Amino acid sequence: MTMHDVAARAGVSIKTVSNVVNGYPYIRESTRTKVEEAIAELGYHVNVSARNLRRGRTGLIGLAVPELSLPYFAELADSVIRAAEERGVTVLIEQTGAVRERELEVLTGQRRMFTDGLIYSPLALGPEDVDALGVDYPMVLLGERIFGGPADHVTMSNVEAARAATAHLLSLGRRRIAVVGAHAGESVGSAALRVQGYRAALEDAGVPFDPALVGEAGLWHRATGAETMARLLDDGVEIDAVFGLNDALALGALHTLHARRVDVPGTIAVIGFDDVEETAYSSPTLSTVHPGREQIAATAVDLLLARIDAPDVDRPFQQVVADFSIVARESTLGQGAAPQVLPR
Amino acid sequence: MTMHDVAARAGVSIKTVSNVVNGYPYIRESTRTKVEEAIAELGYHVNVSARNLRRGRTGLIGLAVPELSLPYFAELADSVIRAAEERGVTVLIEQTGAVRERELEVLTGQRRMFTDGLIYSPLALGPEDVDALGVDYPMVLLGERIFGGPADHVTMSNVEAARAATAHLLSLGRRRIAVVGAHAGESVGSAALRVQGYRAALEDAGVPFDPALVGEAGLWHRATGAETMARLLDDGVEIDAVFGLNDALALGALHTLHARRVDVPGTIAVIGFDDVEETAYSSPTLSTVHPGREQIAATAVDLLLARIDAPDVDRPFQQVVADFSIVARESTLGQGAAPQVLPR
DNA sequence: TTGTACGCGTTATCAA
DNA sequence: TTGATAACGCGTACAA
Repeated sequence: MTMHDVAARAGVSIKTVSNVVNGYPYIRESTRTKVEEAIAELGYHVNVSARNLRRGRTGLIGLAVPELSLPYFAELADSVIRAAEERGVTVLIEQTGAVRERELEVLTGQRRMFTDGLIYSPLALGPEDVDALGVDYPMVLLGERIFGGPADHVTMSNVEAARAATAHLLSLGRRRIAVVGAHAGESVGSAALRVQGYRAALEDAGVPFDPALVGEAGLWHRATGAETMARLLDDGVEIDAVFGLNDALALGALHTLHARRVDVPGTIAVIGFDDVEETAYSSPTLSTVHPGREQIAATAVDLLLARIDAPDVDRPFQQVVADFSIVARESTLGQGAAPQVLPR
Repeated sequence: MTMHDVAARAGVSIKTVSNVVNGYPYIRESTRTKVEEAIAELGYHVNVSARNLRRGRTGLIGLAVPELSLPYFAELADSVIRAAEERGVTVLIEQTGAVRERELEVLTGQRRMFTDGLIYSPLALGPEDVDALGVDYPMVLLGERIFGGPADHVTMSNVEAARAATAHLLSLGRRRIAVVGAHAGESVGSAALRVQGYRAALEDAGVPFDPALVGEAGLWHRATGAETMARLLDDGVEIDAVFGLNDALALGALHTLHARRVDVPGTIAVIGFDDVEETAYSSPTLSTVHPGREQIAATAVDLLLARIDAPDVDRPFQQVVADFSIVARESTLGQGAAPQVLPR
């Protein structure tokens, strides 16, 4: 079942079939109809492999994320797929498990050949890996492991958003705000930037920074959030609020606080970061930072397609920072409070 | 940069390069080395489009799910990707949004041309759509919308698992067990089967079935679970337990119970279905059915690859039912209780 | 063990 | 407005 068959059936040349299929405008209406009928009768579909071979494109873009079982990345993938679909391309998802080796492998692996470009969200890479990012295909970076890398870059307002989240806790009168999820010794990366925003907010409010309030957590999962929260409580430091550097951590912290029968937000208020859907349904519902996921996805796809469509133009690498907002829910406002989006 | 270039560089024929690339065994060691060096020096990669065109295969399999932002499907996708990776194939995810029209479209759409087969998890299709499933490419069905369809089928033990979940609630002395998520007038589909299991368990225990306890919910999201729970409470029927037909519904129900300050499990015990990661961290942690997700994923990929590898053999269509277990957590055992996996 | 030559289904060029 | 024909890059008989 090829264009030949359709052409034979419609009594035209193969090229005419191709023209019809590709929406070439200068075709006599009667010819077009004939061809379309033949296509319908035969149930013909173009062979994508042949088209790709000829065009030198696949119509597929890659999306590399740590893992889909992390709700933030599942929701991000959802958004990227939708954005890509609107623009007529298909997304091929790769999971790296946030393992450095696998993150590097993604850049050169077999699957790259399937795709015209890559939206890449590394978690384990560090500044020492900047060179690896100098790939010869279109790529858009997500997140903030690497700055000034040789690629377009879409990122969140980590510092400002963290500052606003912390400011929200401060505005409620909290002064002993713990952080869950810090990465010691890291200077780039979401952890470092969000802690930086946290410290900036403390400074704004004239509240001294207390290192004892900073809880480390390598992986940003619920489990590590729960453990870190437990550790902070066991340490006996005074705490009246918690800033989870992402929602999974905050939800883990909530889990521990619940297990220990600590009143949230009565005794300890909690805020997260990401606004995954789950935060609107946890008990209590979780205040968090809404990072503009849809915007990030759409922008990333647009930047990538721009590179794909004009591979030779060397436009300077762009860096786009998405908008954010603070969504305050029960975990800071109190049980029964209606959620509210805070003005910036 | 093609095999020709590599061949020229290595001083061999293009065919020899092809042999090396494809691991053909009868190659002189020195030749292989020469070719490999040329490949490395030139940074050559095979052109997947050309290979696919020639082979008539893509090495890609499709996975159609409602949406990745539903944790169950995100986790399922994760498992399928891993299983596929172990077997050397790549997964292309499609989202249908659980919209019937889009679910049908997936079966015939452009993207089918990218893939060698499809793992298909429809949610909106009904028995009237069985015919649409008679596709001419390898397909494995997930879930239970359609039985006896013309395809391999991997499914959960819906009836038995629901029966066991209900039996667990009964064993705790609960007698007024509400259901959240029923679909009126449906006779196939997870909802119908799980309600059937629920009723079987009631019967086993000699507890009369009360239709007033059955709460409808079209979509199985947290939001609809929350609404349905609210409706049941507003109706004023006596309730001492809730069976959410999936975890999202149960978590939504938990949300409502928390909002109304109902003690769980003191006043009302809750159990869900799916064992998504979130259930281990909710407050209280949620008892649920562990449906053997990994097994489902691995089995589906195996069945699909078997069809792909031997397209002409017409093996009868298989139906595989995955194992399950009940994971009891705080929402039935009480706060602070350690999770336990119940024997069947 | 290696090379030659053809064809996979499309699209692009150019002529008609 | 349409058609003939040459690539696109690779894998596979078949020959050497």
